[in-house]
Amino acid sequence: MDKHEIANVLEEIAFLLEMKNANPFRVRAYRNAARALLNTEKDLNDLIQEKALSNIEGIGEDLAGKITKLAKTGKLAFYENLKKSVPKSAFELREVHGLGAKKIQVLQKKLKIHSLKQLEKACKEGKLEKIAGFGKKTEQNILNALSKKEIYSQRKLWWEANQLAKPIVAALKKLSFVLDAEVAGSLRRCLETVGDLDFLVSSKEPKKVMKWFTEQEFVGSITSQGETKASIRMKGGFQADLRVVLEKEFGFALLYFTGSKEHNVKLRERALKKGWSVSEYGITLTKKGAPPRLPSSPTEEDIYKAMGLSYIPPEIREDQGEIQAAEKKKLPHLIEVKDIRGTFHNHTTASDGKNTLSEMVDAAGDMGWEYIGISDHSKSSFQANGLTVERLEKSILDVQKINNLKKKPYVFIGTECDILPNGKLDYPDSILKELDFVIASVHSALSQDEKNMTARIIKAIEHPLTTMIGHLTGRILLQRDPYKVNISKIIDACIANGKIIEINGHPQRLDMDWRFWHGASERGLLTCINTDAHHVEDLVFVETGVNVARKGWLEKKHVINTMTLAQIKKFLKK
DNA sequence: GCCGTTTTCGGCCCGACTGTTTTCAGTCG
Repeated sequence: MDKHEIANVLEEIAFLLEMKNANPFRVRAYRNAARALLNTEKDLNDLIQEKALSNIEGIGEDLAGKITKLAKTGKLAFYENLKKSVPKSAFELREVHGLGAKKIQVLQKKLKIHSLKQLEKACKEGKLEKIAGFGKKTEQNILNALSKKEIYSQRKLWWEANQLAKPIVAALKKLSFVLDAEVAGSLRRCLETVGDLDFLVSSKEPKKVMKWFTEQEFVGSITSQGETKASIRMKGGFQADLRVVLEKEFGFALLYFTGSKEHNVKLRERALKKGWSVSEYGITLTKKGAPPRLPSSPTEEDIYKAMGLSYIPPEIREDQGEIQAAEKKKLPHLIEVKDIRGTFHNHTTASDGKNTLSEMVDAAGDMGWEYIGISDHSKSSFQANGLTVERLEKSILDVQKINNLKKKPYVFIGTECDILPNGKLDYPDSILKELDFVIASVHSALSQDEKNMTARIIKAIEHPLTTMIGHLTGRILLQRDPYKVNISKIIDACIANGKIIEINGHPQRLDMDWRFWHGASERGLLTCINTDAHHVEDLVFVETGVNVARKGWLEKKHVINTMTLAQIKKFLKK
């Protein structure tokens, strides 16, 4: 089993233990371990070989053993037995919003409900309301959740969620009775996909804010509404939550609702040691001691400072060592969009782009870039109208003509060259030599096993004319899983050969994943933030690319397209 | 089940809302 499969098993065990009314902290330990496993950038097999699993925070001796067993054999007796002791239907029923372990147990035992169909029938027949702890409302809510289950389980790409949220925050800020408004949650942390929108508002008149929010055009239905909190489903089914707090609470609430949950837990544990109990409203003292020194309406920065930490940007609040780094004043100075001077992975109408070379170059100029790289597909990518050698030669001449005009931006000519199933590049060296750069990417035979895929890509990395690897895992977020590849080995090969792995900033890709970058950059890997633009409008995806870099703790020095034109020319030549 | 500058035992972040209760459990985030 691989990391993801094992994390799934650990998650399932956590739920099964809940179903057996196990100690909730034991349940949490399994969930923590699952997350810790997913978030480590280290290769699972390496961790097992070096017996280093239990060095990961949240994984102790016991779980290290269970994980090892799962990785090696794909089986775990403890898990199999647990599964046998809980009716299978629990997993199906759990998908219904509002049903947790306790309610599911009652449904299974008292009503013998073992499928969503049976659940729906029982609700319609009014059987649930006769049970203690259930009622008419519960029945209605379950029926509602059942009818919209498909839509409700949707996540959205960060970019799409951000497009939804931006106008709402702007509108909130304009309201006379709103003092401040921000979006929080995973959107603010720039996670690759987002499950809901979290809006936070400070106001002296929460009732007015709640009223405004629940009456907006975008509201499909109201899930819950109290004095200071409302949950709604937007038209289309996406969930949005709103919280209203006082001005003096805003910093605490923003910190809290931005998360991540794990980051918050660590912060609160840390505060407790000083005798401070932190909530989304402020700090209360739990024992005799010095109260924190804070202004009356503290910002997030003030709160971190009071805890002896430097300000931690939202993107890296993922419990990946940021609190320890903030304590030692060793946080990275994260890269920003304005540091980018050009990108390299861009397509034109020569292959499958929607805009011509000159349109793309002009658009890059409008972005304020000093340079742009053109990298149309290579000949084997038929589906993408890949260029034959002759057509690529023409592109080289076209670019020369533009550069001869001595206008900005400067144009680099390259290729997004297929890595063929045998690891060879899709063009002969004679034409690759003519180019300024070569992005090598996999577009075919995606189902190769990990060993072959890894060897295939490493072969491309070792090719002397390769500059960088494009969209390393080929994933399409929310659509297609990454192909199997040993990322750790790829990173090592790139470092050994002085090659780059791109950050593909296209909102659907965001590949290589942010979780690998902190470790990889410490080992010496560089990146290039690209947009994979097929249209002039795609160039803005440099923002999503920078999000990935920031989440991966990257600084300007780790990103080659922050170099000046003179520097990057020299770099590419080398 | 994990973890340790009070602890190898005994803690483990904290609160809103709902629906069912008549003071609170369950669920969610």
